Amino acid sequence: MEYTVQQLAKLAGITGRTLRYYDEIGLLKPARVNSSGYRIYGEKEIDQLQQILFFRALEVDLDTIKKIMQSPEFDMITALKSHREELLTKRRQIDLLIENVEKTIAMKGGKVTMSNQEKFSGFTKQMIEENEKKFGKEIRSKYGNKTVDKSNEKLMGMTEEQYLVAKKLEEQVLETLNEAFVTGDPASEIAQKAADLHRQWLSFYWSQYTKEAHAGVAQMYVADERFSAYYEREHKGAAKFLHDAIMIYTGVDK
Amino acid sequence: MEYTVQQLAKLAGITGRTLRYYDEIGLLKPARVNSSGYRIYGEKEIDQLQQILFFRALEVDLDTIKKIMQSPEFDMITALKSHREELLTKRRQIDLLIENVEKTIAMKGGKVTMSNQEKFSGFTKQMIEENEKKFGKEIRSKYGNKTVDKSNEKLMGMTEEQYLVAKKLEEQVLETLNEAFVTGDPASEIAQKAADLHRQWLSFYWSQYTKEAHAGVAQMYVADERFSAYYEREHKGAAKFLHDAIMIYTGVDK
DNA sequence: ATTTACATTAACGTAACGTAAAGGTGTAAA
DNA sequence: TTTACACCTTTACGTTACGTTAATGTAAAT
Repeated sequence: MEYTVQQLAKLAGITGRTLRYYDEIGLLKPARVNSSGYRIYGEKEIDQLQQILFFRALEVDLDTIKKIMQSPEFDMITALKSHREELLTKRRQIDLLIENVEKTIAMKGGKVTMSNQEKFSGFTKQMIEENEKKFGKEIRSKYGNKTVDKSNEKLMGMTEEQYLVAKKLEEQVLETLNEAFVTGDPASEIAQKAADLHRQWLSFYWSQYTKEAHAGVAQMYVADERFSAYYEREHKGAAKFLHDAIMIYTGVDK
Repeated sequence: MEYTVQQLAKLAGITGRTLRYYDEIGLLKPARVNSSGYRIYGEKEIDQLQQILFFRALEVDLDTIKKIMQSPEFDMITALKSHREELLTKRRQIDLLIENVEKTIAMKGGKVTMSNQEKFSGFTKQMIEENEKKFGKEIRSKYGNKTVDKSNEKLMGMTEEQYLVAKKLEEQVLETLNEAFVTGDPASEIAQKAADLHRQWLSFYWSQYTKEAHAGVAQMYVADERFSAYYEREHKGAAKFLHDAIMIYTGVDK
């Protein structure tokens, strides 16, 4: 049995364009070309196409498929295994994305019914995320990927116990901050203690502490009202105060 | 503080090209352009860029980001929700892809020029695979994806040492089975020990042990001659014997 | 004979940049 | 002051796997 482009296309559930493209890139050539220039495919080509579509379904790129098809068993297994790794990585990424999207939805949507606690915890993760964006690359090049990954693992995989400790620290930051605020001096000992507690707390979410990043977070506290609101429940201006204290603490001016 | 393209790019961990592109498509315009045509960005642009990168990390396409940024709260939630749906669909697809890739790996693994050892290891994978097919779905819903992934990772990512231990267990299963076979009683202590060793061995490949799965494997030993052949090298009927022992061991009747 | 359905090649469009190429600008060292 | 060198600019083609016209030829059905 012989097939023309459309026939084979219909058979395989693809378009004619795809077949012409595969011909063009030398992935699947027709058995012959008739006198009118029509591409004619035979049984052998059907089998090949099936193989191609199989790999394509696995999201293997056409170039790789070509190589695989041209020399079968040419380390197909290794190729598939690494492809599998890619897929697993991809899924982990998607899992993270879903988590983040849901987090964002929750923050945007459930404005009312969320406790400040929960809100902040959500913000924290977002904050870490954005910090990662800002400083991630630097740190990656400085300390290697492992450090950063570990940090992310830490963030995402905190145990219940760790989480409780972090929450405790969070409270202490707030307490100390409020206590320090009344002194009015961000360089005061108690204010610096607040900054230090804040560093400890941050380190819980971010294993690779840097002054710059810490200062960056502080910047966000004044810039972003979602954060400032959290710190200013007791005293208006507390977020700015914490910011100033952290700036002194880190010694980062700018 | 003002930044030129490279400076901001470095800060944000992207390339200058990206910033120029964002300018080109009107996603992020510089604060101003100096007399030499240099793009100059300010603090406000940094914040905007952070927002952009946040959405980009969520794999939202730039066009959508643009719309979101241009009219904040423009049904951001709905947009995010549908984006979440997309992600979920994508994950399901990837799950299927992974499943198929693994199936293919397993099938290709048990092919031609392999030693018996290697063959068996190939069969093992296929077996695990088929188990996964049979019980995977249940387990996924019961224990979530993470458990199953861990199991697969375990299977594919065993260390050399682990592999040796597994091989040792494999031998012991065979030894004990042969020893038990002569008693003729699959309920005997030694036969049950064989079943237990088999469970241990299986657990090496499958971190989430369940009686049902174990029984399923046993079923395969009698149904599939590739497996039975392995166990019956010494005694004919040994595969059936192991099957019976495992059935008693697991308490799964049927 | 005409319509319909199919075939062909050529060529532009897609998304989000990467990567030259060709040339201007800023600044620090020789 | 010259020179080196890093950085800036715009222009424009390359990337993937086709989709989508466009312009035109061919086979089959009415």
